[in-house]
Amino acid sequence: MQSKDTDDNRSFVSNARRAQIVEAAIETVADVGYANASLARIAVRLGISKGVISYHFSGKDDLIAEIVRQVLQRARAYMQPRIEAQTTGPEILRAYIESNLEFMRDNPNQLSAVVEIVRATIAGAKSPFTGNRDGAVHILAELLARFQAAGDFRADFDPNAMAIAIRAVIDAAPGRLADPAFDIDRYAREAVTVFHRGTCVTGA
Amino acid sequence: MQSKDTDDNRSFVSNARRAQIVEAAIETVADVGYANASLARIAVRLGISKGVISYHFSGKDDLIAEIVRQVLQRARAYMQPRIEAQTTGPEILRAYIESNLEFMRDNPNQLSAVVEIVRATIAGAKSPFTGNRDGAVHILAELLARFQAAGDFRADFDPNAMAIAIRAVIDAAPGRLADPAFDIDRYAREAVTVFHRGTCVTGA
DNA sequence: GTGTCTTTTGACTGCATGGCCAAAAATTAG
DNA sequence: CTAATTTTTGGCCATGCAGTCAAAAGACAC
Repeated sequence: MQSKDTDDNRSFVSNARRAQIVEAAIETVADVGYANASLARIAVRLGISKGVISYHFSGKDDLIAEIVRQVLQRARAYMQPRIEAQTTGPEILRAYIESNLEFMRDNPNQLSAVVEIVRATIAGAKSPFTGNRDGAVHILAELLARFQAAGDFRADFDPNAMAIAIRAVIDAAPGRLADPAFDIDRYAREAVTVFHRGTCVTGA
Repeated sequence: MQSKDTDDNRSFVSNARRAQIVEAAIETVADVGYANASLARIAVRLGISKGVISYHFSGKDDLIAEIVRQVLQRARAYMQPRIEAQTTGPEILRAYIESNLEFMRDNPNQLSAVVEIVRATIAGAKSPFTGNRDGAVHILAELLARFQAAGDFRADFDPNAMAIAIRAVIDAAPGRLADPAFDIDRYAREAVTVFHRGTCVTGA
C-alpha cells in the first residue's frame, strides 16, 4: 500500500469491502451521532471484527475523510448539472437550494452524516474539513456576487453574509429529517421563496 | 442535599463555586468544543482538582444542564423586553432576530457553548435538550402564525418551516464568531432584511 | 494437495474519560 | 483552643476508545 492510494491500487474485493465499511459508517453516524460512532459500533453493524476496518483503512481519520469525500462527490454529481442548467441568478439560486435539499431528501443518511462530521470536527479544534465548509460558503458567495454585479440581484446585500445564511438554512435540514412532522419539500419551497425575495430587486 | 436543589439550599460560598465552575465550563466548551470539554480540562482551567466539580454537581449531566439553564435564562432576560416592546409582526420579528444576535455578539462564549451542547447531545441520541430546541422553534412559529392571522405577514408561508429557517440562520452565527472576517452586525442586518422580505406582503 | 498470499479474528496495549472515596485541609462554631 | 462541618485533594476504579498484532482462516494458483 502506498500513501497515495488510488482505487486501482486495490483489488475488487478490497474496494468492495471499503465501500461496505464506508456505508456502514455513514449509517452508524446518522444513527447514533458522530460522537458515538466508534469503530467497534461500525464493525458490529457489519457483523465483522473491528480489526477489519483497521486493515482496510489507515485509521479512523482515513475512514471519516473517505465518507466526506464520497458523499460530497455524489452530492456534487447530483447538484452540479441542475445548477448549471440555469442561466439567471435567481434561477441558479433556486436550483442550488432545491438540488441541495432534494439530495438530502433522497439520501437522508449521507448528508446527515457529513453535516454532523463537519460540525463536530470543526467545533473547537482545527479540522481537516474547515476548508470544506468555508469552501462551500465561498463558492456560493462568489456566485451571488457575480450575479449581483450583473444586476440579477439587489446590489445592497453582502454576498458572504447571504451565503452563510443560505447554507445555514440548508444544513439545518438533515437534523430535522428524523422528525416525521418535518416536510422537507415544503421547507425547500419556503427556503427558495425567502431567499428569492431576499435577494431579488422585485418581490415574488 | 435534596434532589430538588434551590439556590437558597446552598451556602453563598457553594453558590459562588458553582457559578465559577459553570463559567469555566462555558469557556472550555466554547474553546475546545463540547467533545473535548472533559471535567479534567474544566478543572485545570480553574486550577482545582476535578473532584471539586463532582462535589458541587451531581455529575457532568448536571453541570451541562446548569449551563444551558443559566445561559438561556440570561438570553431570555436580554431578549424578552426588546421583543415585547414591539407591537406589529414585522417589528417583533426584527427585534427577535436582532436581540438574538446582539446577545451572541456581547456574550460570544455563552451561546456558542449552548448551541454546541444542544447540537452535540441531540445528534443521534435522545437528549434532555431536544425539547429546548423544538420549544424555541415552536414559540417562534406560534408568533409567526399569530401575526400571519392578523394580516401582518403574507398568508402563504408555513410558520413552522419559516421558524426553522430563522433559527437556523441565528444558530449559525456562534460558530462563525471566531472568524475575524465575520461581521455579526452586518449578518444581523442581512438576516433581518431577508426575513422581512420573506415574510411580509410588500417588499422592503 | 501444497504453498503463497490475502483477509479476518480476537486478544491485547495504552490512553482518556466520568465517577468515587478516604484522608487531608480549610472553615466555622462554641 | 477545640470540636464539628464543609471543602478539597489526589489517587483509584471501571469503561470505552483507537490502534496493534500474532495466529487462524480463507482464497487461489499450480
